[in-house]
Amino acid sequence: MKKAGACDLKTCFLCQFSIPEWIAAVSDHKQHLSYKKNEIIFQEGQPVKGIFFLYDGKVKVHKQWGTDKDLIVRFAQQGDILGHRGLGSGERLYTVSATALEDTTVCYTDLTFFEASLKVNPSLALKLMQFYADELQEAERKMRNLVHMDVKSRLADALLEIGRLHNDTQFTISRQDLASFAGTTYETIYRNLQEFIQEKLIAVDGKTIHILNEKKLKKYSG
Amino acid sequence: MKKAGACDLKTCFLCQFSIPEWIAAVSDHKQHLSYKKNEIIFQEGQPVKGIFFLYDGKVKVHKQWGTDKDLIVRFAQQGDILGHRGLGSGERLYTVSATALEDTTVCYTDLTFFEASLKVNPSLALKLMQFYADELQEAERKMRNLVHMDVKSRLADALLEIGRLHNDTQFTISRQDLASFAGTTYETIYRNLQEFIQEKLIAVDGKTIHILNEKKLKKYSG
DNA sequence: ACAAAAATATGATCTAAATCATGTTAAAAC
DNA sequence: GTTTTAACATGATTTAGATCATATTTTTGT
Repeated sequence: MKKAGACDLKTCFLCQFSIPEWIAAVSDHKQHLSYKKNEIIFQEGQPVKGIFFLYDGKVKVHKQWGTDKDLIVRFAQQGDILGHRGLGSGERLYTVSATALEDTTVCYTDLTFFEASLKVNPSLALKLMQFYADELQEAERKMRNLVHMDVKSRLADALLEIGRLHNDTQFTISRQDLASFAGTTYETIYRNLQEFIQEKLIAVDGKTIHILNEKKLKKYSG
Repeated sequence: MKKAGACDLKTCFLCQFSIPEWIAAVSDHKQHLSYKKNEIIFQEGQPVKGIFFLYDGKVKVHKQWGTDKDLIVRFAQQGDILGHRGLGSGERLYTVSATALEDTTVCYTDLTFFEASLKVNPSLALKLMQFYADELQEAERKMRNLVHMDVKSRLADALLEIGRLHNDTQFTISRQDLASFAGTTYETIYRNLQEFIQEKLIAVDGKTIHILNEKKLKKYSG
């Protein structure tokens, strides 16, 4: 992590939903930081010092299990907020880790200032609430999928979601991360990707996956 | 469902975090309703008309899958809010169902009034936000458990959580619901309960489960 | 540029847990 | 108060997907 130039005070969640009078305060308090690919932004269990807003790049938000197992709960990109799970009523510890998937710049504000911002800007709190509601819905949908759908369906769902995120039918992701996102192992992902390739629903070139038949993938995802 | 007497304007989430000046408006808009055991309060897919606050009784919040499969995402009890997942940015449809597990009374307010309440009472919005943050953390913890822990561990976790909820080492729940909560099938729950009984971690009397050895259950739950 | 570490590829094996099957009991509903 | 329906009990069978094993390729750190 290293400090980077100042931000435009327009792009991030915090600036977008704060009243104009507050922006000066934001400008004083926020820091622009940059992370290199694979750098850890924060880690599960660490005390929450602040909140991050993603300016550029892609980040995986994940929960670790032991040393070698992982579950990716979300991919974050431009405009997204990171670290907000720490705002619950319990201890102020990050409940997830965030790792840069590519070179990334974020804007950072300490927790105290962010909480003041929430009090000063009711519409910020309201927006954040809505964002939580969306994430909660999604998390519960995923829970149901984990319990009731087989791996192939979950992989189809994961591919479609990542495509939607990138706003493209083509994207790059490691098999390992795909496994962690679909809630399974590398080997199982490997085999199911083979099947999708055979069925011509996707094409694979190195780490780049092309979605060829969205309709059929949707059928798999239920 | 039938209408019941007026509420005390003190107990529920809405009254507790609204400014005193707003309580009169709340009194005008809220309705007290009662549901019998097994009655459906609202169902996944239906349009969200309003928000519920649980006064008395217990409710399961669940997502259905096909006709006979189910996943319980949460048990709600006195003071809890229901239906708030509908506040996300998407379509206003309930993303879960809520079913009374015993005779239950709730206080109900239509969505428009609740949204006005959020705007008028910033601390209500803040509290709700915090509540979402907690639920999101919990949902993601459960997701990780579903992926990385075996059924026995998840059952231990479920039993401990239900005990915590009831604030007792003894509670009543159907095996079916236990299965839906732990993300598995009735048969598997049955066998694992047998094992816990053999190991003297729990005792079972009909549908009542006694937790005998919380410490060891915690060890299982990781 | 090169060594060390990750990630990938792919087959063989194992196992936890789902499914199936069938009988019993308990709880709603008419 | 009896019929219908749902929940419980328990063994036998199947299977999806995890784990293991090993070789190759790609990244990344120095």
